[in-house]
Amino acid sequence: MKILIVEDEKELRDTICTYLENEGFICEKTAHYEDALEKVQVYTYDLVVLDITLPDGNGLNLLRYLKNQRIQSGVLIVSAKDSLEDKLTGLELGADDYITKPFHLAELNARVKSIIRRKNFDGNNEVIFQQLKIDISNTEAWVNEQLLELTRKEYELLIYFIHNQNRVLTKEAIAEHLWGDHMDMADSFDFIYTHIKNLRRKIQEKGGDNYIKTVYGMGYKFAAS
Amino acid sequence: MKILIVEDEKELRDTICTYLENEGFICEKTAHYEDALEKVQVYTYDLVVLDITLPDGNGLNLLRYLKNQRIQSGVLIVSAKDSLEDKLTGLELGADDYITKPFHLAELNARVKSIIRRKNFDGNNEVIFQQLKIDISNTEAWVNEQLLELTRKEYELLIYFIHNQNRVLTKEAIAEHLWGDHMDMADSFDFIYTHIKNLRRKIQEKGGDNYIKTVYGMGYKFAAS
DNA sequence: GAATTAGATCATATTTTTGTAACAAAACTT
DNA sequence: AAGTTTTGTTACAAAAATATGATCTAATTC
Repeated sequence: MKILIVEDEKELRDTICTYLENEGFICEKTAHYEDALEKVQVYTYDLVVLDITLPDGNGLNLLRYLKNQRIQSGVLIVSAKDSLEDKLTGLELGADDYITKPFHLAELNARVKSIIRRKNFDGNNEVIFQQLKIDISNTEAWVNEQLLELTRKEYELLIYFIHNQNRVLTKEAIAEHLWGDHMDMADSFDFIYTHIKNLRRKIQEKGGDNYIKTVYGMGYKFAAS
Repeated sequence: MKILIVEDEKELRDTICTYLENEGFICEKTAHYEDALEKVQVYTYDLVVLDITLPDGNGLNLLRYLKNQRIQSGVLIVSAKDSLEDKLTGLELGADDYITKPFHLAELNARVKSIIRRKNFDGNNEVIFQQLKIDISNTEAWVNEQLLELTRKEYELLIYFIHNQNRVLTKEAIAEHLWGDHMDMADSFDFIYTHIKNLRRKIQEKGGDNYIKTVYGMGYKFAAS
């Protein structure tokens, strides 16, 4: 699960980031509206933690952009003002939840998890792709009615593929999505090779096809055989 | 993808170049305004990384030239000054993005990719030419609804042709565009012959026409039969 | 704190792409 | 038509990318 934190107060930004990373999320952060806008265009986030008052723009505009572009990320608005007006505007625009500063990290965490849970339950919590069935609310994957015992990285990799069927995903994009900016790319993609290999093996062990196609020189594409 | 780096500080220029080449781009670099002006007249770049302050001129003039000539290259402006004025001028003139020194290479990289993606997504990310369909965002080419399994060089060659329909491309220009200065030309064009042949074969295998016409003594022209 | 597991790293194999060279065919020249 | 140059074809070698299996480390569980 990948989260973008948009918050201009450095200390708060870093605290939130560290906290959520300890919870197992992959986080990226920025202080600027323009930067956030760029990031949501380029990458896919499961959730955006969004401060309204930013030095170079209004967070609500980012929310508008997300909704206009039909980008599926959840949005948790953070605001200093307890203005009822702002709150209403935010929720009307389609934010998933609203929290007022100051707040306890535990509460932020609870709301983040609640949004993600809600989004997953949203109507269909099962995704089916050929022989594969993914039960998102239980973070479980099945092949031919047999449970796959996937590790967290493997599961996230599979979800990322499922969400991007028939599209070529570069190794850079995959690394970015599963590990965030942190990892020093360029040096090696060994970790990707290894996880791809293990995921393929586990799927095929249960009689599944090899849905993960290698696109030489680019990356991988998840598609029916 | 071919990038021209216009930057007068040698160290920075070389660092950027090496970094982007590792990302798979073909790069050329220069420190001088006049030299850059010459290059954009002669060659086709997908992107120009452009420093504003150059020893023999202002980078913004190069930007003006590109826009006046309707040259399609993307432009990423690099500037030491964080002057709002410069930034506005640059963006008003039609630059795609702006980055202020000092910066992290990763950020430069993100912006470069973002520009290229935006340009490709621009309305239509599919290019159609007769029986050929090219899905630029997936770097895939199709003939009569059948996927062509092209290698990277073959794909780049095809894209170069598609972007220069009905124009005679000399072997020198092709070599220049696909391999940059690096390759020792003059000795032989065997590698071009080979790639042309393989690309023709793959297109024709799927029932496509031979769009790549040989222009004896000159090079090749991509055109309908 | 020992045992287990996930995840990263490394060395090594395998596969795919790319470049080269030698030769054949075709196109121009005279 | 013979000779010259350019282009096409093929097979192969070099290089690059990917896959695999083993090992190591850090985290988690018991």
